[in-house]
Amino acid sequence: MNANSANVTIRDVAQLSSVSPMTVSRVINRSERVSPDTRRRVEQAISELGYVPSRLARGLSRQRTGTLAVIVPDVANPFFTLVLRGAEDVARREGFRVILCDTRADLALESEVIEEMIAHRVEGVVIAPVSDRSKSHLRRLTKFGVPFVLIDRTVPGIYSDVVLGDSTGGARQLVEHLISLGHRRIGFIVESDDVSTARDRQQGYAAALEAAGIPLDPSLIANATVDPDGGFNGMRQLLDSKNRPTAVFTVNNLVALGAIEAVREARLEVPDDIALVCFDDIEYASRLYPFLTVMEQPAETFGTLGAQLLLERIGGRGDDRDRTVVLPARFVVRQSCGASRQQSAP
Amino acid sequence: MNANSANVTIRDVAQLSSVSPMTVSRVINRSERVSPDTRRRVEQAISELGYVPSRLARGLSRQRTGTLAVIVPDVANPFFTLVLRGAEDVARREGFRVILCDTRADLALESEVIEEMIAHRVEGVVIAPVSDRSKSHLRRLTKFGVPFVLIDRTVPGIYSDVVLGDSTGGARQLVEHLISLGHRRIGFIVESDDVSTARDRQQGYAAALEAAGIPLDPSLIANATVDPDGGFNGMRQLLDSKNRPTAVFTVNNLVALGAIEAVREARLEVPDDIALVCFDDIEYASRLYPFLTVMEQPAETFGTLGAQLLLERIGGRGDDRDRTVVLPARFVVRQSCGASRQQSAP
DNA sequence: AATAACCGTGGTACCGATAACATATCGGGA
DNA sequence: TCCCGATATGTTATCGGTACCACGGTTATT
Repeated sequence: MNANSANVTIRDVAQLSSVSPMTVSRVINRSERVSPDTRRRVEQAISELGYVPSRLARGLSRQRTGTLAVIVPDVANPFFTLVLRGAEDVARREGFRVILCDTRADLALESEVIEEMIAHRVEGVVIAPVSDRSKSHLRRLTKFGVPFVLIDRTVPGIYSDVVLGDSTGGARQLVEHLISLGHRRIGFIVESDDVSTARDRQQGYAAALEAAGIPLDPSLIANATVDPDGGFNGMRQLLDSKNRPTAVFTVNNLVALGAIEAVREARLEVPDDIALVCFDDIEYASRLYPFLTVMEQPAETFGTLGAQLLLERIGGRGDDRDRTVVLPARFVVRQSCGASRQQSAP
Repeated sequence: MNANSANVTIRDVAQLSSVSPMTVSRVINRSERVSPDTRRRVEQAISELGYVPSRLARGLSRQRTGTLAVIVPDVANPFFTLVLRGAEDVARREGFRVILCDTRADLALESEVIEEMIAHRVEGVVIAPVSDRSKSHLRRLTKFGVPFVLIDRTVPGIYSDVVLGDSTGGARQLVEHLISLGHRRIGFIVESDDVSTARDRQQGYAAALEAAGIPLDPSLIANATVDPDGGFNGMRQLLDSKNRPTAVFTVNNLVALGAIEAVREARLEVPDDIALVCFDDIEYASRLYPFLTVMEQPAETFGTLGAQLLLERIGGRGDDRDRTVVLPARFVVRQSCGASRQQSAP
């Protein structure tokens, strides 16, 4: 009670319990070699003074901080929110704390953030990199001996543990579904191709078309930022093209939302005029209104697995080889693809 | 390039540039009193060695870490995600980093997390406390001289800066709206009353009823956890009661989602059989399907303001008095309340 | 010309913990 | 009885910075 416990140090505790700081340290760290009696006295002093050991000092002395960084391009994107939560959960269980960094998909900010994490001497990093150009930042981590795990995206030239979704296969399946519904002119709204996930999905898209003998028409591919605005603009571009698609595959859910708005603005309807499919579910939206046909990825598992791989490496338990984990997506057919019309009501 | 920069210290830089560590420190911290020539030499050495100063050491020595904690009951709740992002943003601009903590609405975990943040010597905390019983945890912060700002919820007996929504007024407005639509039996699904926000909303609910001369019927108030499951159970309870409500007000959006599912399961419909209103919008869901009538709160502003108040206090610029900021909510009428039927189509 | 004021820089101690080694104490075996 | 080893505890140096004060050399002041 009473006073301010802010500046209580291990020496104060030592003094009060008439032992050396070293013994107090032993008690704190549960190391053996402390007599029950002494231990009791020290614990008494600790609680009396309200002593909380400084992690700064401990980190400096031990040369380990017990801290991880999780770096994502957008915390507000439900996918990354879940990744974060998964990683945080695993980290906590293993006695690590997590510093969150949101790069806003900005390379310069990402670079800055990584420098900061190095300065903080985090013991590892779980990162969904902004793009291929994140390579130099990641190299910095390597140079400082900070292990990291890539989430959701690979970076050419960077070798590390990776947790990915099956972008190529998932994309292919989505597009094949559209083809099976009779679509031949299928648009694709995607971010710039310096993001591996975008490339992979584009590859799946192309593969599905090729397998069906449909020539790939570049005018059906629109580039966009990965947010609703991007989706809106991308869809508008596709709708304006003279050879308008009858179905569109968007690189993720947020893009799909904007795309739908563009369709509505053009006084058209999904799925009747434009069928739509995308990656990633929007949990809460789908609960309220199960509309989007999606490839649902186990977002939280991306985080838990990523943290697990990372912690193994930190603990020296990691395999020497880099590990790549590919998590399967789940195909969820709802209304936006137009399939429900054909399946009709029960 | 080449080797590992992990262990480069200020002394290494000093040696390479033939100055004392102190001078290097001066260069790093942009303090004046360094000749241009020396500065250049030191900077050269820094980049040559790839030196990144340790924040641990600096924090220990300076007795300030440049770190804040943001503690929320559920990162995956879009409201708190935005709070977090707002706080992170402001903190970064001011040169602070943020440690995120998710308490999962668990008091014990919250306590643990706060101890950890004290151990980390964070300079301040932005927290949406679990409940009134968070009081003892917050007292710990006070005892350690760590300033904090409460977000979204007050805690009786705790005096600090607070950023709140207008729960009472918002609730009253929502319920009055339902009343104006002709409803007299209005249910309320709410969490336990040891959360100030829940109390305030209940008070607004009661006030609206009283103003309309409608007696408050306790059987119309259902208690629930703040998530879709809670909403589901709560709504089921209300539907099963012999005097079923014709409209329901839920304490937030996630609860509303579950409530809607319960209505559907009972083969009823919103808003025809049960009108529904709640606090907090679900951004992405509403974009796809603007259905819920809500009191939309400026979540990100909760975070930015909270961080600002906190940083002011840390910087000693804070007003001596505790400040309470109440942010107005925006009433968004959509379909779930049933008003659109009456307003008819244009 | 003597003194003051300032500038750039270095020396030393310290922030709060811990690693590594040293020492005191005690019981037991030769 | 004496020495050995185990056990409990203390001492010292160190982690990587920075605060504080001191010092030699200029330049300004009178």
